[in-house]
Amino acid sequence: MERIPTTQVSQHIGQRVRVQGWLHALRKLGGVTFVVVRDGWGTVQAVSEDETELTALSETAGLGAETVLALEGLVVAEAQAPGGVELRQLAVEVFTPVAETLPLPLNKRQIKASLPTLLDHAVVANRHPARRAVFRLAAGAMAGFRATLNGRGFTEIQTPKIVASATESGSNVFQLDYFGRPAYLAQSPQFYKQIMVGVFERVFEVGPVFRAEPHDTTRHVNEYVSLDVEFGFVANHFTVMALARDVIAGILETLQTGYAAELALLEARLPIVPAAIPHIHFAEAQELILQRHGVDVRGEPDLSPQDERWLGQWAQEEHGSDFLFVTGYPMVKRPFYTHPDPTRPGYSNSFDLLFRGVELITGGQRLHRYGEYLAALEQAGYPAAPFESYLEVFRYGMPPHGGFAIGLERLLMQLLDLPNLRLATLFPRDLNRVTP
RNA sequence: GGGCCCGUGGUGUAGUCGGCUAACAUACUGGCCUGUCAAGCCAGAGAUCGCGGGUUCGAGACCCGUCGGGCCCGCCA
Repeated sequence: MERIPTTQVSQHIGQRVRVQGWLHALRKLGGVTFVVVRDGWGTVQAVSEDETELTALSETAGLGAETVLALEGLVVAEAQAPGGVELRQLAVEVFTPVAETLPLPLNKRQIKASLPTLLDHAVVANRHPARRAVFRLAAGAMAGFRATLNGRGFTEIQTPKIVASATESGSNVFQLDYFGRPAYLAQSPQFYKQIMVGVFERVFEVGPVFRAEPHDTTRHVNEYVSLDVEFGFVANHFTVMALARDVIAGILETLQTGYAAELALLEARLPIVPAAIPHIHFAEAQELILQRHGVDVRGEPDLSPQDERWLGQWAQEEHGSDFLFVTGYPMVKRPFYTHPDPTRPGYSNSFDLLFRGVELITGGQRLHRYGEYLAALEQAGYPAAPFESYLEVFRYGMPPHGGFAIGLERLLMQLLDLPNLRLATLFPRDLNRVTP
């Protein structure tokens, strides 16, 4: 008999079906036994009042949770069953018996384990329905990202993660031994996505980025997924912000329509994306912090995490928005390719998008003329040589362009109100963790 | 890198003015139970309290060292 997913069992009432999966829970109540099977999509309950049906589960001593099996049975509508259906008149076939005690329980509503324990055993902990839902939503966010941009004439690209030049901004990079020469793990697809604007005009990429910063916080890891966008013929960073708004809205819409079960399981508070997300200039934001909180951060070149939380509060109270664009970050804190604000010296045509008080997106308008790049590199004190092929593209005509990058795990962390970014990462890589 | 904090059965915790035969929950094993769905009830097994040294009649607890981890800050397209 052909196997069906557990999520389709309810469409087969009155028929015998075969499901395959893991023994999620086995509840013996004396005369009646409940078997819950979990497969890659969901769970289904089976019930038996006849022990001989379940001999395959009892004949091997100590057969326990996570045993891999096939279960055939008659689909019956039953109001008392979770999901309204259950399997009866069972036949069990065991593929992979499991007798060992799990390192942490998977069949409770929530995993009760410390973060290190959870991550140490991520290979099994990620099977838990609540953990799994997080990563299904990650897939949904990537799908929504792609769908939104594909619908607007963008082309998906994959750029190299092994790169030759180390420095893009001040961020540290991981060095590799590349056949005896130094090479580096890409800290961003920035250069390549800009270059590809010359080819496709509108490009995006979903891929890993590597940061060798020894930071140790709840919202940083050393490898994460960056949802990158870059496109040509922008007026300024506001063109970029408008697209960023639509991309976020597209992602959330995809989650809402296609991932309702996961959102419900995790009790996600879906934000509403305003037609126009409120924005505030960096300098005004600092004034606002002084007025509202009496802390004078004027003159600081960047916003602190506390500043961002305050601004997030303000956006919520003043605009009823979970999102806030902060625009015009000082040039000194932005990478050399950032386009300056032509009307406000020292400030840039860049932005961050704060989501519930945490930086979610960084973006802006880039320089697009060769001469500007030479001047910017000199200003930043970088030699031009390592950037030679990057610079080449600007000698042969690049349009005004810009783009942004969304941190996938940041999006999930804020959307799901997770206390640590690592909980939105399948197998986190941080200061002291490279396994599993 | 700076500051603060934590290491106790598989897991999560209690025990911290030194008196422990190390407690509770959950997972696990066995028994009972005909509608469970975080099942329930009963019983059982499971911890030389991160490691090393010291103080003491006596250390899970106090002191020193060490290893591991967490949080905040910093650093960070």
